[in-house]
Amino acid sequence: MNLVNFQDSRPIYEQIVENFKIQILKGVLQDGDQMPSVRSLAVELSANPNTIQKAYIELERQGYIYTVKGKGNFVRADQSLKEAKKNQIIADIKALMEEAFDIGFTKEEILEKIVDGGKAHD
Amino acid sequence: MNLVNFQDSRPIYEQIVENFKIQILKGVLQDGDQMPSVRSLAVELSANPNTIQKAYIELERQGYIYTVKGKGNFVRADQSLKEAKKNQIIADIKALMEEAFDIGFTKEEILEKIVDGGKAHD
DNA sequence: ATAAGTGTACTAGTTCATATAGTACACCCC
DNA sequence: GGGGTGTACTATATGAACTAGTACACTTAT
Repeated sequence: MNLVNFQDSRPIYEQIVENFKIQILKGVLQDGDQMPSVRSLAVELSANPNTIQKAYIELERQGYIYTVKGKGNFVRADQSLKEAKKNQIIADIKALMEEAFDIGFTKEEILEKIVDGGKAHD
Repeated sequence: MNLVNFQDSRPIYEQIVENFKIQILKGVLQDGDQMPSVRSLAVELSANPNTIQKAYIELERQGYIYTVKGKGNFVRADQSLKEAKKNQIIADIKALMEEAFDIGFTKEEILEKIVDGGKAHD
C-alpha cells in the first residue's frame, strides 16, 4: 500500500493520516502494533521527518495512536473508534442526501440507485 | 444568502462557485438570469474583482454560466446539469458506503440508519 | 557508561496557492 | 462620448505546506 501520492494535491501529512486511519480501522494495523519511526518513515517516503511527525501528532490527537517517549508510536484500536467512524460516515451520507433533496431528488430515487449499485461486504 | 464566509478556511472563490452552483441547481437562479457583474459583486462582498472573476471562470468551465463580452455573465440552467449533479451525489454516497463496508458495516445496517434519519423533500 | 534507537522542540528558509492592488484594453448599449 | 460590461496583465502580500538542520530527552541493549 502506498501511503502518499505526490501527484495528489492534498498535503502529504494529510494523506498519511488518512491512510493510517484506514489501515487501523480495517484491522490491518492492530491494537498495540508499533508504528514506523518518524525517521524511518521519512526515509521510506522520501519526505521530511517533520512532516511525518505532524501526521503522527494528528493521529494521536484523533486517538488512533499513542506515543511512548524513547520507544515509539503505537496503534490504539478500540471499538469506539470504529463506532465514531461509522457515525461520521452516516452523517456524511445524510448530508449528501439533503443536498440531493434540494435539487429535487426523492428519497426513493436515491435508495433505488444506491441499493442496486452498492456491492456487499466480501 | 451569504455567498462567502471569511471564517471558512476554504478559498473565497471556491465558496462563491459552490454557492452559485447550489442556487442554480435549486432553481433560485434560472436559465438566462444575469449574474452580478464582477465589479459589483466585488464591492458587495468586500473582495477583489480578480477573485470574483476567478470564480466566474470556474463556473463557466463547469457549464453553469456563460459570458457575453461587454454585457455580462448569464446563468445556463439546463436539465443535464441537474442530472450530472445527481449522478455525482450518487457516486459520492456509494464511495462512502464502500468505506463503511471496509470497516465492517453491512449494507442493511447503513440503509436502516439513513432511511430513518433522512427527511424527505418539503 | 556508551551507543543507537526513539520522540520532541526549535529556528530558518523555500515554494506555492490565495488574495489584493492597480492599470489597461476591448466590447456593448444608451 | 460615457458608463456599463468582461478580459488581461504585472506586482505584491500573506499563509500553509514542506524542507533543512540542529539540539535535547528518553529507552533499550551492550
